[in-house]
Amino acid sequence: MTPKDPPNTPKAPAQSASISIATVAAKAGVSIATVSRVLNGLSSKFSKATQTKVLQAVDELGYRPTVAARTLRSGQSRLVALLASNMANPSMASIAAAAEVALRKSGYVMVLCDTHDQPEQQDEYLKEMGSHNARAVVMLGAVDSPELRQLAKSPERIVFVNRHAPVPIEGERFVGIDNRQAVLDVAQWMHQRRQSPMALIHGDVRSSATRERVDGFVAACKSLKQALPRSHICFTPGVSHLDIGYLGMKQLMTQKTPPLSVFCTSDLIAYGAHRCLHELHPGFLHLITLVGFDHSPLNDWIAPWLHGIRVPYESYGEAI
Amino acid sequence: MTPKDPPNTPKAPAQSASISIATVAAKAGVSIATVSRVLNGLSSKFSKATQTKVLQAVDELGYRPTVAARTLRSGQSRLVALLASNMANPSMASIAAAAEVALRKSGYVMVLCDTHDQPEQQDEYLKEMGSHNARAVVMLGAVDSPELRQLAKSPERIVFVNRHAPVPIEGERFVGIDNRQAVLDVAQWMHQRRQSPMALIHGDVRSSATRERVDGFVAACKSLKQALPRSHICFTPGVSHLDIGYLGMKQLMTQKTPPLSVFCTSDLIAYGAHRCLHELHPGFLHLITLVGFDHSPLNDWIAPWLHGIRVPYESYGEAI
DNA sequence: AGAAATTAGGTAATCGTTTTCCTACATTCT
DNA sequence: AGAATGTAGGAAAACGATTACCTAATTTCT
Repeated sequence: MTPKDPPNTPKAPAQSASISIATVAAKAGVSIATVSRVLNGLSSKFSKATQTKVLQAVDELGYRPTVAARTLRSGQSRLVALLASNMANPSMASIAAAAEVALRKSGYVMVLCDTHDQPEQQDEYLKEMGSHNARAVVMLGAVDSPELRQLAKSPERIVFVNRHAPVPIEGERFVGIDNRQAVLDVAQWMHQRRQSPMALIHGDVRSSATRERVDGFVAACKSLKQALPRSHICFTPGVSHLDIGYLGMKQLMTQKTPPLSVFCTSDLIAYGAHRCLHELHPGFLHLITLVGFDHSPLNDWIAPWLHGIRVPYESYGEAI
Repeated sequence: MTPKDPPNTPKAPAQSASISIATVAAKAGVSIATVSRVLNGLSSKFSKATQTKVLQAVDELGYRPTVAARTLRSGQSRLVALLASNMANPSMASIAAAAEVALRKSGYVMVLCDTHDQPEQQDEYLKEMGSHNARAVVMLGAVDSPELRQLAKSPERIVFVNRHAPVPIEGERFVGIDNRQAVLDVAQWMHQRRQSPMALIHGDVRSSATRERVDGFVAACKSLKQALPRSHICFTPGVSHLDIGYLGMKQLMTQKTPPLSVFCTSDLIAYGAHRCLHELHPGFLHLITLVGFDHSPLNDWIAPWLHGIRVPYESYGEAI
């Protein structure tokens, strides 16, 4: 309005110079507030005509609201953090990918963090996300940590996937399959094929998912009257599931009666077991049935020998 | 100070009530500005004693600056976006993991986005990251798109990994191996083992990495006087590299003289080729040498049959 | 027709930082 | 001793959005 053009009136903004909501407002000939209202769909606060004007200005300028400002003012961001315990695991990667697609569809932005299953790193990330005003946190394999307990007080902002919360949380959001039912199916299938003796190689039982699978499998065997001697239940601490599988299988093969079918609580463990057979006992490769758990899509391609539970990770995204 | 305690004086802030820089300043008995200076290390602007006071207050309150406010004011965030063309590819996942670790070490936060090799999604993400004031963008397999060209004008904020920029950029930041040298090694290795005839299955040549590998391999064969007939160079469009490998191998096996060694421009293609042999020509499984490219750490475990170039993805993180 | 309610939109406060001034005081130089 | 130069730290203006509050103008109700 002032023809004197005080220095703060950017008449013709340089192409890529910051175009703020003020620029749009000026172009559309309305106030800043109105622009904001149109953009946020606060209806019955503006007329159709104004809306058109504003939207057109936005379009012409290619305006996008600055996330930082919006976040600062409203205290809410569209960031969702996904804390994965180990991205080297392809099944985690596929969950992450699925979650990313689903979240994006809902207008969120996913931040991926790898905690390497270490409480300190998990805490560091949780704090970081706190100061980012993250809308929610998806824990893909949580470990116990102080910050997690703190966050657990607002359970609606935290989702646990696959592995339950390490501390009891009332109102816990959980996404995952029924491990007990699944391993029951596995046990029955193995039982029917009469591939005794059976064995079990499992991972660290501090993970609730692993625990459920182990307990469930043992219980299922018992109810099926299927022998599963203590010596055929194997856990060797290793640096990765691959190692655990390799070492577990190696140990099983030292038994008097090596197993004919082996259930592994994860695909990676099964990979390890397979490698062990391949390298040390190639003759048994076709005799021993390996059963895994997860079934990443790659399996069909690179591990056709592997049987297993298919976990519908693709569908997790939606649920989250 | 005011004993009347007007409602805006949070005397004993409820545990998780927002503790801002003002809270810290009050507790330390200094001004907001000083706290900010101490936290940002603006030395010679405060005394040792003040520093101690402030840091202690920060520690006691467990204060963390609000990212949004900082970003808004300074126009810089610690966000780095990684746009990957396909997260289902394990080698991408391992690059992403490596990058995440390295960036975190430098105090950055990585945002992972999967563009599915589609220009529209890539653009959408690039815009999104623009409005997040992302410090930099790492393109792990870029495709051409309007927004990318726009961004290319400030080449210091964009890093290309593996695949070169689809448009020429002066001052391009690139991280990757020397594809031509690598495929030369491959060709020599195959040539020495005298596993003729040789063949090549490759992916979409719109990717600069693929193109370099294909061209390099063909050139290497020529210079080694190693026959590589046109009919043994295969590309079948497929939905994934796995498909491409499968279909490519299938086609090769219809030739009069099936190859004895096959170079695949990616591990996934090799997986596909392997499956094809496994399913359709099991007799050839041990006769044909497959050579891949990437060598994800999983290969040792699940694809011991695969030879190939190891790409040191772990070291990419640092470089980025 | 006058009161009440709704609609349309402007003004300005606010979010939590960083950063530019500015003011004292203490030190060093001539 | 007076001037010049640091040094330490406070007050307040940004940053770019959202939103509570307010004012007119219109519509609806009685």
